[in-house]
Parts: sequence; structure tokens; C-alpha cells
Amino acid sequence: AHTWSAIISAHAKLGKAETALHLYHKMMVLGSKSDKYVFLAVLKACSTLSHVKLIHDHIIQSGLQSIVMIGNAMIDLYAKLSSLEEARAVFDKLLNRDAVSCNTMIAACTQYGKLFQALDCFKKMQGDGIEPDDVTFSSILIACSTVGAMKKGRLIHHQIVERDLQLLVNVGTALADMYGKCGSLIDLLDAFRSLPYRDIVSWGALIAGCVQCGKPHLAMKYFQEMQGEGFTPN
RNA sequence: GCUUCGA
Repeated sequence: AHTWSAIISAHAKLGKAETALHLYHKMMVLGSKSDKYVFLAVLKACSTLSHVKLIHDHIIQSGLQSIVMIGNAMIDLYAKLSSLEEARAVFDKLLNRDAVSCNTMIAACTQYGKLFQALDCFKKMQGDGIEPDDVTFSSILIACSTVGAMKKGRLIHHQIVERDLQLLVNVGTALADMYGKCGSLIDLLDAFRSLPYRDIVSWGALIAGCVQCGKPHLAMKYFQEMQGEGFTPN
């Protein structure tokens, strides 16, 4: 199974989804048993709901549905290909939820523009003794930015600083993004300057944020500066 | 060989 999962996931990562699914089919025909890594690899190759449902059935038949990593992948896929309700159904049934489960659910709520549900999930995970991590905070910030909730974003910002998580690029960039989308140029620049390093994504958040804040000339200035630091615009 | 976030 480990050699099958390696080759299936390699194809899935390279975007060769059909080939990955064919290999999975071949593996079954040859009578090899799937383990959790095979399922994770083949789930990555699923681009339609019907594929996901089919694999989900196989997972249930194998009795592997209660494995956290599998459940987490299912939450993500149902959110992206089906509906928030279906994602939540998997989330609710999962008994050994971890931070990734909650992060995935929060990102799912965000995708559907449900800030209140995202915040509720954030609150409940802490009630359940699951520690929020950097991914949790970056996801919650994106939820705030998509609905322009700067006041809530600031409260989250304080919790981030308490843990020094603003020093991580993903969190720092999400902060910059949130302030930019909410129109606070000062806070946007402050978040950007606190980043441990800059990459193409953080530059993008800065430039888009300047535009959002009504400062197109500043955006142009940073666009030049970005190229001066060797980044090619994407 | 392994799931979630900043585009």
C-alpha cells in the first residue's frame, strides 16, 4: 500500500488527477488493500463531488472513517465541492477532532461568508480544549476581512500578539490583508513591516491593500520596491 | 508516503 500511495499522491500533486484515479482503480483490481495514505492521496485527486462520494463509501467500507486525517480531508472536500452543511455533518460526526479539523471548518465557513459561524467554531474549539494555532488565526482573520469586520479583527489581533504569532508570515500577511480590506492603511503598513520576511503573497496583500485604502500611488511605489527586491509580479 | 491557512 505504501508504494501505491506514493505513486498516487505524486500524480495527484502534479495535477494528473485522472491518472491518479486510474491507478487507484488498478490497485483495487489487483487486490491490494488501501490504507489511510492511499485514501488521502486519492482524495487529493478528486475534483468532483461524485468522485468524493465514491471514495467516501470505500473509506466507510474499510472502517477508516474515524481517522482524523481522513475526516479532515472530507470536511475540506465537501466544503469545496458540495455545501457547508455537508462539511459540517462530517465535522459533527468526527469524534477525535483536532486543531486541523477546526481550522478546516473555519476556512469552510469563511468560504461561504459565514463570519458568525466561523467565530462560533473558534470559540467552541477553545471550550473543547483545542489550542488555536497560527492557521486558526490566519483563517479567522480572513473571515473578518471578507466581511469588513475590523473591530472583531482587532480583538483577534490582540489574542495573536499575546502568543507572538504575528511574527509568522501566514498570520502577519493575514493581518495585513484584513487591515487593507478594512481600509486602515496605518495598521496595514504596521503589519507588513512586522513580517519576518516578505514573499510574493505578502507583497500582494500590501499592494492590493494600498489600492483598497485609496492610495494607488503608494501601491505603485511598493510595486516598484517589490521588483527592486527581486520579486517577479504574478 | 500524510489532512487545514495567508494569493
